[in-house]
Amino acid sequence: MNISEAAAASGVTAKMIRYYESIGLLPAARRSQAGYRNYDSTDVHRLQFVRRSRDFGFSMDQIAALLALWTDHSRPSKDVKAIALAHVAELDEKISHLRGLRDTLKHLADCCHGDHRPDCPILSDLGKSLGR
Amino acid sequence: MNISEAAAASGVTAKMIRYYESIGLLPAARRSQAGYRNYDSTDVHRLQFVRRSRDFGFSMDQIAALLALWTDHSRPSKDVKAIALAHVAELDEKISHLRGLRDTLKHLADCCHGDHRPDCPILSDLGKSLGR
DNA sequence: ATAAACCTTCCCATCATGGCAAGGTCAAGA
DNA sequence: TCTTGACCTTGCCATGATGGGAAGGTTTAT
Repeated sequence: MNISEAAAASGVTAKMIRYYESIGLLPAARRSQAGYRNYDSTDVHRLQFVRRSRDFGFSMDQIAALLALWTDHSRPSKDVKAIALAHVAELDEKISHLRGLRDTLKHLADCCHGDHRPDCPILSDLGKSLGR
Repeated sequence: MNISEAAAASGVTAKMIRYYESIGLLPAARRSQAGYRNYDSTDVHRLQFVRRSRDFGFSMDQIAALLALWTDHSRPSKDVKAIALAHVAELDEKISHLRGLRDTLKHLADCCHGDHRPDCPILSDLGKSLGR
């Protein structure tokens, strides 16, 4: 299987496959005599794993760790769970931060007439300095 | 006021002030004879506005639009409200996306023993392809 | 006068991704 | 067999917002 077939089968672009290889996330691919990269179904499976991990929002570092654990069939599940829970915590933090912004902004928008008049609490608020 | 004083007063780094000027978000600063940028309190106020807008998570494009409206004292408040509500919608989308990820991942983690045994639903799930 | 602390511009790096160009390779059709 | 188009390779440039640093000029205080 050449790189574009592996890309199509895994959902990771050829460009990204080469990139992942270059940063050491993936092992160097076997090459044909002409230097073309060759992939098999195991490689594609690994690419799918990476892609799905990206979809979950894991960082590259986390993915590297998960990939190592995935490959090691004797790993203790608590190691995996720790990474997953750490990511859940990161997501919780991000979510509550965004929700705070969203609620503040929604409140300001609700207080804005939203008509032809120029008075606008949104702009007033943005113009305020933060303390000091 | 030179650039580092303006930076300290506004909370925007000198580096970023120059960058914002270079991309046209801010008007070119007045210069001293030696070429030093000079700022006054109006400029600092504008910088604070930009900074606060960034804190709210507005994109640079949105900030440019808000800045123009902020400067135009006769703008209709509905224009501002429209930008704010668009951003609220973006935030809502981002939040629900993250919450979906978070819940799925949390569920997987809850199903994982988290002990010395290697069986792990998290890794099993990550290894699954998405349909196809 | 000299040194420290500024300022200026310009270049490089990030991170994951895409695009493009130059050159080599392979497969199918004339 | 030769050509052509579709692939492959590497390498460079760009993104967007930010930081770091170098080289060189200015200001200010001692």
